[in-house]
Amino acid sequence: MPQKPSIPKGTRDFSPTEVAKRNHIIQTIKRNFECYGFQPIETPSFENSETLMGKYGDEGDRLIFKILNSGDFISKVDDVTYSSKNSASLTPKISEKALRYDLTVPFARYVVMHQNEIDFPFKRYQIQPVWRADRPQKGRFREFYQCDADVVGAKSLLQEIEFVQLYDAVFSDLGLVGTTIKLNNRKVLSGIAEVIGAQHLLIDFTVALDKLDKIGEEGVKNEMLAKGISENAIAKAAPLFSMNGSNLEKLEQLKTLLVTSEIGMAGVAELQRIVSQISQLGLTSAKMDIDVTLARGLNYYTGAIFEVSAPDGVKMGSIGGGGRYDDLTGIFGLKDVSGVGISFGLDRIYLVMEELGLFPESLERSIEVLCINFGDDESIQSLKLVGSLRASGIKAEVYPSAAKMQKQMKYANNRDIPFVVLIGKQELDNGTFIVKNMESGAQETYQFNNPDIFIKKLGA
RNA sequence: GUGGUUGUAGCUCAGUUGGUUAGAGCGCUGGAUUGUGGUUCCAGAGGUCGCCGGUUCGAACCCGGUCUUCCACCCCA
Repeated sequence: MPQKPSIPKGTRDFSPTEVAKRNHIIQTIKRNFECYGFQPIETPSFENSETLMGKYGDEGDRLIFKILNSGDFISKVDDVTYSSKNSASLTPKISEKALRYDLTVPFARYVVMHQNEIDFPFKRYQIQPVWRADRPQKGRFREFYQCDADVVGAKSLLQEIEFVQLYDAVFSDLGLVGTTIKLNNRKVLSGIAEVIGAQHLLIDFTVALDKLDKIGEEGVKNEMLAKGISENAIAKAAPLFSMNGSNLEKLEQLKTLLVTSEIGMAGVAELQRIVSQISQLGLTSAKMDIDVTLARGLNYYTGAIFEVSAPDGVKMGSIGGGGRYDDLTGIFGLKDVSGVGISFGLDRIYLVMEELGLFPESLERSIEVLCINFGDDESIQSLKLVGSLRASGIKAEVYPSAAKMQKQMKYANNRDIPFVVLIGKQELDNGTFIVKNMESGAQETYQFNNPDIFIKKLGA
C-alpha cells in the first residue's frame, strides 16, 4: 500500500492559477528591470560551500542547506573528526556544495569570475529561487524566489535614487498602492555608535534599535544594557527613540546628534540628497520614509539600506530590501568595486496581493473560446474555426470528446470561459456557427467562412 | 535552533465524560432535461479521523513519539 506522498516542510506546489498570478508579478518586475536598463543573468542553484559560508554571519551559516558529497563520503572522514560528533568540523568533510542562500553573493562571485568580460558599470537582474533552512511561518518559506537588480561599478547616488523609483514603478504597475520604502544609511548608524561611544558594539546596538517598533523604547534600552552598552551611551542616543516629523525634519534632528561625527554627517548628506531628489521627481504610489531604526543586512551594507513594507493593515514582513555594499567583491579578491541593489520578495508580494484582491480576473482565464464537440464531422469544422481564431492570437480549443452538452457547458462555466461556440449538424449544413456569451447567455449566429466579424468583436 | 499551536471527505468545519455503522455545507458523479451552463429537485460516490506506538473490554477523543501547519523568539524576502 503506497504511503500518502508529501513535500518537504516550507515548500509548495503551484497550480495553474497560482503560476499565472506569479508570472504576472514576475513579468511586471522583469519589464521594469529591463526598462531601467538591467540585463538578466542566471547562476547555479548550488555553489561551492566556501563561496557561501561565512558571508551571512553565524545565523546565516546555520540556515544554509548543505549538500552531501557523492559516493562513500563517510569512509573518507578521519576517525578523530568522525568520533568527535562535532557538526562544525564534520560538515566540511562530508559536504562541499550548498544551495544558494540569496542572489547577491553568487552575483559578487559572478562579477569576480567574469570581470574581464563585463563593461562597468554593470546592471544585472536575476530572478531565481533561493533556499533557507529556516523554520517556516506565514510568508516565510524554505524555498522562495528573489528578484534582484544590482549595479556594480558605479558609486554615484543616482543609483539609489533610481532604485527608489524602480520600487515605486513596480508596485504601482502591480496596483499595490500604499507601500512604504524605508530608507536608512549604514554611515548614520556608525556615526551614532561613534557619538555615543559604542563603536565596538555597533551590530548589537543596531540590532536592538531595529526592534523599536516591536518591543518599544524600554525593551530596546533593556536589550542594549544586556549587550553591554552603558546607560550613559543609551541616554545620548535618546533622540533616536522619538524621531518624528517629515523626512527633512528627521534629518535635521540627526544632524544635531551627529555634528561631531564625520562619517555620520556623510550619511546624513547622502540621505538628504536622495530625499530631496526624490521629492523633485515624485513617486506614483509609494511613500518614502527615513527610518533610523532600519538595520538589516549589516554584514555587508556600507551605505544606503532599503526595506519595503506592505500597505498598512497587511500583516507581512518586508516585501523587498536592499542597499549599498562598497566592497562585496572584495571577499572574492576584487577590490574597490562598489555595488548597490534591491530585491523583491515574489512570494510575499503574492500573498499581499492575494489578501488585497489585486490580481486581475483575466489571469484566471486560460481559454477565451470553447467549441462544443458534437461528434467527429462537426468537430472537424470546429477545429477549422479554432485554427483561424488561434492565428489571430485568441486562446481557443475544442472540447476533446462528444460528451453530453450539459457536461461541456459546465466545463466552460467552471473554467470561466467567456464564449462557447456551437457547431452542430444544423450549423454544419448551414455553414454557420453560433457564439454563446456565457455571461449574458445571449447567442449570435455568424457565417462560417467569415469569422473575422467574431474575431473583431473579441478584440474590442 | 528554542517555546507553543494545528491536523477529521476534494474544500471549510462539527463530533458530548472514551461506547454500535464518524456527520454537515460546498464541491464531485448520475438523473429530472437526447442542442444549452449558473438557479431548483432527487439519488449516489467519497474517510486506514496526519503517521507510528502505548493505555483500555473498547480510542477521532487519553498518553508518548514523529511529520505537517500556523504563532512567538532568532533571523529574514
